[in-house]
Amino acid sequence: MSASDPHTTTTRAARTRFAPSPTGFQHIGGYRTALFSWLLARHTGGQFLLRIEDTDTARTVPGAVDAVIEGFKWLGLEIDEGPEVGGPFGPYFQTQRRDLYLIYAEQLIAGGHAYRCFCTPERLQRVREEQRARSEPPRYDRHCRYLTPSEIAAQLDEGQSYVVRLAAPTSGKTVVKDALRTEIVFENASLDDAVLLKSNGLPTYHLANVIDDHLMLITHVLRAEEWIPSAPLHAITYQALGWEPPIFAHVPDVLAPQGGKKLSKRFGAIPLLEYRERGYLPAAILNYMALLGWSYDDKSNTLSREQLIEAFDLDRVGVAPARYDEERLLWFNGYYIRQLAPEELTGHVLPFMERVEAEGGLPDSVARPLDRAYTARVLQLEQERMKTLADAPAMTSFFFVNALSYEPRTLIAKHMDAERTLDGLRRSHATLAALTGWEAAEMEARLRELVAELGLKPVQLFTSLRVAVTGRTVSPPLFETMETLGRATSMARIEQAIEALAAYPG
RNA sequence: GCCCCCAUCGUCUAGCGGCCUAGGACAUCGCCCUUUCAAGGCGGAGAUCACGGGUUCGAAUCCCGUUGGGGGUACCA
Repeated sequence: MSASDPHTTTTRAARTRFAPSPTGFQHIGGYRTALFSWLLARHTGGQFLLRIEDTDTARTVPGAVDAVIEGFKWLGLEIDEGPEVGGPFGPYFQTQRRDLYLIYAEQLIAGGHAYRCFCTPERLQRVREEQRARSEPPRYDRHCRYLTPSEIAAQLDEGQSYVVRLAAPTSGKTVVKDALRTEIVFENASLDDAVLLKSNGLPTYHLANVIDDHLMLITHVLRAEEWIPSAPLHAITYQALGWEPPIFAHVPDVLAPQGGKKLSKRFGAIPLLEYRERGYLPAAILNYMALLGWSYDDKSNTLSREQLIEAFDLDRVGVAPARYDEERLLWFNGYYIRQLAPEELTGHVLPFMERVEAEGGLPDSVARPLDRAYTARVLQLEQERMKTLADAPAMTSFFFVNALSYEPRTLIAKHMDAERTLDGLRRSHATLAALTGWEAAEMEARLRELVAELGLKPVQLFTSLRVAVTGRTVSPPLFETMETLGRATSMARIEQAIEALAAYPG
């Protein structure tokens, strides 16, 4: 072993990796596993790598790699080694490492740990069907495992294509160590001679994964629990190659909101980057994901990126599947929106406001670009009401449009009638018109005096004014709203309300 | 079918033999604050710790079984 072998050093720094196959988008489930890996690396002062497992060329989707990388960037999870940034153990695309796999496949064959299999797909299928008919577990019948050297030579001479299979032990037990649970014991008699190298010369996951994790000095393999059944195959391969296996941690699934099924592309999941479009903050996603299967203690709920790095520990990762809960994610998002400094808030929300109306932006009648200072004031009024950044346009449109559209009837508050409402609005208008300044506190003081004078409750008059000024029954605090809206607009809208209501009963 | 994993409030979870008449968070309900809605504060309801056996003076915590759920069973990952 070389001096740089992680197993011979005393460093505790973990080298972890996320190794997706570029066959589609990655969702919360995949990134949650990646986040755990990243946190482990950061917590221990190690490295986090991205490796693309593109050995199934038929299923490879163009653009998938870029999307994965973009997701990491958005979340703020730096990749130390990988496709875009490179690194000393590249290339980081498995299709570019095929010669490497060939070498080790030959080595395994030479050592008697693997063998060439010339069986046709048709024969394999027939064997499986027969096994199923006899209700035996379907697996390779090891036909080619015991071919004589001359038989093999003959097949090779004929130019028969072949795969390389693992010669799995047929008796005894294989123990898989998992950092999250007790040792998992497999009867070797139930193992299959899995394909290591396909007939096109590319490796399967079972071979590529073992070789790359070893060559890239990976110390901890965090992967989905769906890999547990094939883990003994990997353990055997490490042993056959004379390598020390990394520490495995099979993390639990993330379940879809409905039903007990795993969250997946076709069942409940959306691409991670879709959350960005929908107005989620990376901090919220990070915090939420971290708590899906991991916990710090019995109290902590909101944890920053730095706190997560500081606190993360494999020992506190659970084993039971966790269900994806949108409500909880929304709460985290609202929480992190509330934590934003005014300038950050504006910067985050502005793009959502300026999108075209059809994509959820402000009405197209509103001129872009928006006035940043004005928008900033508006957003501060709505900040604590937003669940997502995308909520902003609909919430604040009345601050930007010219004409309001509402039912005059809504101007009339509970226990009020049209006549008294009209009177209240006219008196309010006069009161406001007499003001020299236009500050919320001043308006509130004068209008409260008016409320007393009219013998009304605050809600009876303020509801009317709210609808008059915003067109809605729900809005930020009335006086701040009017102050932000400005004198001219506010007064004009109250005048319009008076007109509308005067014409209403008839 | 066979192999494997899992099992605490609706949800995410704390709990690693006595501190548990099971704690926190989301959601939910009520009250307070209050010009509406939020936010915030306070409080309530909500889990016979899946079930059945053990081990132990003592079990949500350890062991076995049952049931339920999930995963795997490809020249996909």
